[in-house]
Amino acid sequence: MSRHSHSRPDLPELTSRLRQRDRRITGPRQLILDLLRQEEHPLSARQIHKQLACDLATVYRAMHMLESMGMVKRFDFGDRIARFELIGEGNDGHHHHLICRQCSSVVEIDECFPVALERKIARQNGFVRTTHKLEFFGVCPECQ
Amino acid sequence: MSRHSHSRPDLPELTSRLRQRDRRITGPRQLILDLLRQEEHPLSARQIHKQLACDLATVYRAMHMLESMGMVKRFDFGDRIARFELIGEGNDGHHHHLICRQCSSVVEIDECFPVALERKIARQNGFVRTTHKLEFFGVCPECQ
DNA sequence: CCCTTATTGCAAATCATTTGCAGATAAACG
DNA sequence: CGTTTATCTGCAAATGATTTGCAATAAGGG
Repeated sequence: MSRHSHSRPDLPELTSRLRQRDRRITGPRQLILDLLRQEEHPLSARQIHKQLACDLATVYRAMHMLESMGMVKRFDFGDRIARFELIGEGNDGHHHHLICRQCSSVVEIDECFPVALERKIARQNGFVRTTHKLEFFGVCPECQ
Repeated sequence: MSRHSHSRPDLPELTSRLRQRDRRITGPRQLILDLLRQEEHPLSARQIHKQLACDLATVYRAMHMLESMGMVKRFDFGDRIARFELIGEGNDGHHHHLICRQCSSVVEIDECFPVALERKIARQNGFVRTTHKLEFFGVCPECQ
C-alpha cells in the first residue's frame, strides 16, 4: 500500500486520542485536526491559520502539542517554514517528499534511505539512535 | 580519498577566483574566506560574525555572493539556521552530515543517497533535475 | 450549574535574515 | 601616487516565522 492511500484517522478517533492524555478538545483544535485530516501534504502554520477562524499563535501552540503527542510530524523543506502532517496511530510518520523547485508542488515518496547503509554510517562513527531528514527537489512535469 | 581529507583551497586561489568574476577582494571577505578555509564543518553566519571584526549584515551578504559563485555551500540542519561550508574548485560540495542530537557535534559523511534509487523516484513521478537534502541525526560516542 | 485549570486571542517579544542608505574603499586610470 | 567611480561596508530599521506574557474564556469534572 502506497503512502498516498494511507488511512486517515477520523475525527472521533483523533479527539479520543487527545482525551486519553488529559488534553481538552477545543474548537480550534477540532478545526485544525479536521483540516489536517483532509490534507494529504504538509501544511504550514500560516496556511492552516488562513483557512480557519483562530489565532495564529493558537495554531502554533496546537502544532507543538500535537507534535509532542506524536500526532503530527514536522517537515522542513529548507525554506525556514515548518510544515505539518497528521500521522496515523502506531505510525511514526517517517517519510519523504519530492518538491518542485518552480511551483512548490509536493509528492509524497515511499522510498527511504537504505537501512543497512544508515546502520553502517552510525557504526562507523560510533553514533546510536540515528535517523535522518531527507527531501528531494526537482522540476515537476507541469513546470518542464 | 575521504571527504575529511578534501583539499582546502588556499587564500590566493580563493581571491583569484573572486577577481576572475569581477568581485572585489575586501577586508571582510578575506577574513571570512580565511575563517571558512580552516574550518572543517559548516558555520552559521552568527558564528562567523562572532569571530571576525565585521558586521553581521556583511557576513550575510558575503555568504550570498559566495554561494552564488559556487564557492560556499549552504546547509540546513533543521534548526532554521543556515550554515556554510567552503567548497573546492570544480566540486559542487554535495555531501551530508551526521549531527549529535545532544551536543550538536558534526561529522562529515561520505555516503550519499543511491543514485539509481533517486533516478527511479524522479522517473516514477516525471520529475527532472532532481537532487536531495539529507542529514543524519543521532547520539555521538561522547554523549552516550 | 459551578469551579478549577487548560486554552485562547491579542499584542509585544524573539531570532534569523534582509534591506535602505550614507559614508568608506577597492581597483581602474592617468 | 592622486583622482574617479562603482562596489562594499556599517548601522539601523524592516521582515517574516515563531514564541511568549497576560487577562479573558471555556472545557470537563463534580
